[in-house]
Amino acid sequence: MSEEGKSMETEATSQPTGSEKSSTPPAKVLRRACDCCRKRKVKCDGSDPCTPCKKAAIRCAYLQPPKKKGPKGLRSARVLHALRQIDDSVTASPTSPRSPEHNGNFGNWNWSPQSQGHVPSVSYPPEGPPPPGVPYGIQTSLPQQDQGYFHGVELPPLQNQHSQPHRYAQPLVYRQESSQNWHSNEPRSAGSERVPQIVSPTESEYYAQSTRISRDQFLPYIQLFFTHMFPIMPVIDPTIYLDPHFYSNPNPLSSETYCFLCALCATTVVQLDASVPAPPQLRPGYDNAAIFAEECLRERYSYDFMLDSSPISVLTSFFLFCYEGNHERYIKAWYFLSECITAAENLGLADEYAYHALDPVEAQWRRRLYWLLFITERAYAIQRRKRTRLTPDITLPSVFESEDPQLLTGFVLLAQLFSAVDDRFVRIWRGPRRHSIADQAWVLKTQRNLDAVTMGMESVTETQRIDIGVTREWLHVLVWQLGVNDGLLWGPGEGGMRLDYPIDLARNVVGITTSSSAAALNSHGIGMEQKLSDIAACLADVLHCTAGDTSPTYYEGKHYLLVILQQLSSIRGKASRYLKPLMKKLEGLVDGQPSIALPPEEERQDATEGFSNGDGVPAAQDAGTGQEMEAIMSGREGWQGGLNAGRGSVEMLRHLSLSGELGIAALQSDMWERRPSGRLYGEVEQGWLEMSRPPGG
DNA sequence: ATCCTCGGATCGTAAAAGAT
DNA sequence: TCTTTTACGATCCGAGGATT
Repeated sequence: MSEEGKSMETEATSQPTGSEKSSTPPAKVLRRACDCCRKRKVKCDGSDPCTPCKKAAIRCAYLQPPKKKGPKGLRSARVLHALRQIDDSVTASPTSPRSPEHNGNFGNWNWSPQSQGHVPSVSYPPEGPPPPGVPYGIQTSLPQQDQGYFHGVELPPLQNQHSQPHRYAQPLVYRQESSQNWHSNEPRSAGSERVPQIVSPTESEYYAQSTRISRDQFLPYIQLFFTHMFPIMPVIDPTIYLDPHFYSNPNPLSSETYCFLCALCATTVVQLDASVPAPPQLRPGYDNAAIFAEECLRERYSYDFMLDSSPISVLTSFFLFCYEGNHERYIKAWYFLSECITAAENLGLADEYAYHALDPVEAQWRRRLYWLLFITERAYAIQRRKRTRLTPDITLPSVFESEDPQLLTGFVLLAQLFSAVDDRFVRIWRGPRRHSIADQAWVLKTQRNLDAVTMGMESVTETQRIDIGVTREWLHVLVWQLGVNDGLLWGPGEGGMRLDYPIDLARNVVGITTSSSAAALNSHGIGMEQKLSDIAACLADVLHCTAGDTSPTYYEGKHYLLVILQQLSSIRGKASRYLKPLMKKLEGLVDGQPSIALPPEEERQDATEGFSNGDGVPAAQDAGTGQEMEAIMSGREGWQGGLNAGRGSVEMLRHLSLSGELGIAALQSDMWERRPSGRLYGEVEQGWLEMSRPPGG
C-alpha cells in the first residue's frame, strides 16, 4: 500500500486563490498523503516515511484506504430528507436529552412506521430483500466492480433511514430481526429484548467506557485484518466491519462487540507482527496487541460471556486463542480454543440439524465458523499433540452461492485437506513412538487423500494458495514420519515412502513460497512458521542421515533447506524463533559428518525389519567416495530414491523417530527466543551456503 | 521562535440529472 | 448515449493558539 503512496504527484495543481496566473510554478498536489499528514492536515511529500512524519518522529503509514468520491444515493431523495430533517428539528424539543435509540449516527431511527420497534440494519441494499439467487453478504446495490470485499463500504445515508433490515447481511451489529442473532441477548438494555446493540450503557459500562478504546481506533487494525487475514478466516462480514460509519458512531459498543473487536485486533497485530507498518500506538510506550488483549479480558469480566454465548463470543474466544497461540503461550491458547469449541457446541454449531432451522444466510456464516474451528483445532491438535472434538460431518459452506466464490473455494479446500487428517492420524501422532503405530495401507490412503484435494486450486487467492500448499506438504511430512517410525521406508516407494520424499515436499514448498509475495506468506502468523520449521527439521534430519551423499538430490535438498531457512530468517519482518533450534540441528552437517549417534546393533536390526533388500547397503558415511557409492547404488534393484544413501541412513532415521527426535518435536523451547530482525547470516549459515552447492557447480 | 491544530479554499472524481 | 451538474472526499494553505 505504501508503494501507492509514493511517487503519486499528479499534473493537477493546487491553484492559489485568484484567477491570475502566478509567476511561480504551482505546487504539485499529492494524489495521496500519508495517514498522519492527512490527519494533521499538513503537506505530505509522499515518500515513505514522508518528511513531516520524519520531522515529527512519528510512524509514517499509508494504510487508510481512500474513500469513494462522488454523490451517493438519489440526489432528490437526499434533498427531500434534508428538508424533512430541518422540519423535524424545528418541531422537536430543543431540551430533550440525546437518546441513542433516537439519535443514531444516521438520524432518527423511528423515522418510518416500518422501523418502529426495531433498528434498521446498516446492511445493503437499502431497499427490500435481494432477488432470488443473490448470494448472501454482498452489497447488491453497488455496481459490480464495487462489490469486492476490499472496497470501503459506503452507507447510503438517506435511503437507509427508510430501509427495513434485510436478511442479506451478517447480523453482527444492529440486526435484530433474525431469530438466531450473532450477538447474545444481553440483558442490560433496559428491559427490551429487541433493543439492538445501540443501547444506553449500564453504570458499570459507563465506568468502563472511560478507559475504553474508542471505536475509531479499531478501524486501522480491522482494515489490516481484511487485507491480510480475511482470506484464511472468512467468517465475519466486511460490509459491516469495513463500514466507516460503524467506527464513527458515537454510541458505546456493547461489551460483547467490544470484546470481539479487541480480540480481533490483538490477533491481527501479533499475527502480522512486523510484516506491515504498525498503526499509531494506542498508548505511548505500550504494546498495542497487549492493550487490546487486556481490554478484551477486562471487559469480559463485566458480563456473563459464558451464558451470553453467540457466534461473536465464539469468535472472541477464537481470536484470544490466536493471540495466545501467536505468543506461543500454549496453555492459555489451548484454554481459549477449548472455550471457543465449547461455546460453539453450546450454540449447536456441531449439530447439522441445528443449521436447518436457521435463516439460510445465517446458516452459511455459521458453517464457515464451524469449519474454521475444525481446521484450527486439527492443526493445533497435531502441533501440540492434543485430542480433537470437532468432526468433519457438518456440511461445508456453499462456494457458488457465496459473495466471493474464489475466496470460499480456498477455504473449503483447506477444510477438505484437514478432513483427510482422520482421528487415527491425530491419535497416532499424539501417542508414543516406541512401537509400530501405522500400517502401509493407512499411510498410503492418507497420503492419497491429501493429494486428492486439488479441485479449484488454480483459482484460489495467493494467501490461500500458500496456506493450502504448505499445509498439504506439512501433513505429508508428518504422515511420512509416521511411516518411517514403522519401518515402511523401504517399501515400494508408494505413498512417498522413500528416503528422499521430504526433498520432493520441500521442492513443492519452496516453489509455493518463493513464487508468492512476502505479505501473503506473512499473513499466516506463527502457524506458517511452525509448518515451515517442521518441514525444514524433517528435511534436515534426512540430510543428516545421508551426510556424505554426493548425489544431485542431496544438494538439491540442501538448497531447499537453505531457502526455507532464509525465509524463516525474515518471516513477518523478523527472524523466526524456530530458526535457532533449526540451526542447532544443522551444526553437525557443516563439517559433513552426522552428529547423531547410531543405536546399538540389535535396535538397528529391529528398526530395519521392513527393509526390502536384506543385504542392505553400507551407510553413506561408510561408503567411501561418492563414485563408489553411486556404483553400489546403481546395481541395486528396486532403488526408488534419488539419494545415494542406504540402510544406515534409514536406520538412523528410524532411530530418531523412535526416540522422538525426528523433526522439530524434540527441539528445546528455551532455544526459541526471537532473534533481532535484519540479522545477517552467521558463520554456520555461510558454511551451509557453500555446502549447498554441488561440487563444481 | 517554533510547533501544532484545524477551518476552509480548492481540486479531482464519480454519480445523478438533464439534453439529445 | 453524451454532457452537464452536483456531491463528496482529498490535499494542504495559513491563521491562530500552545509550547518551548
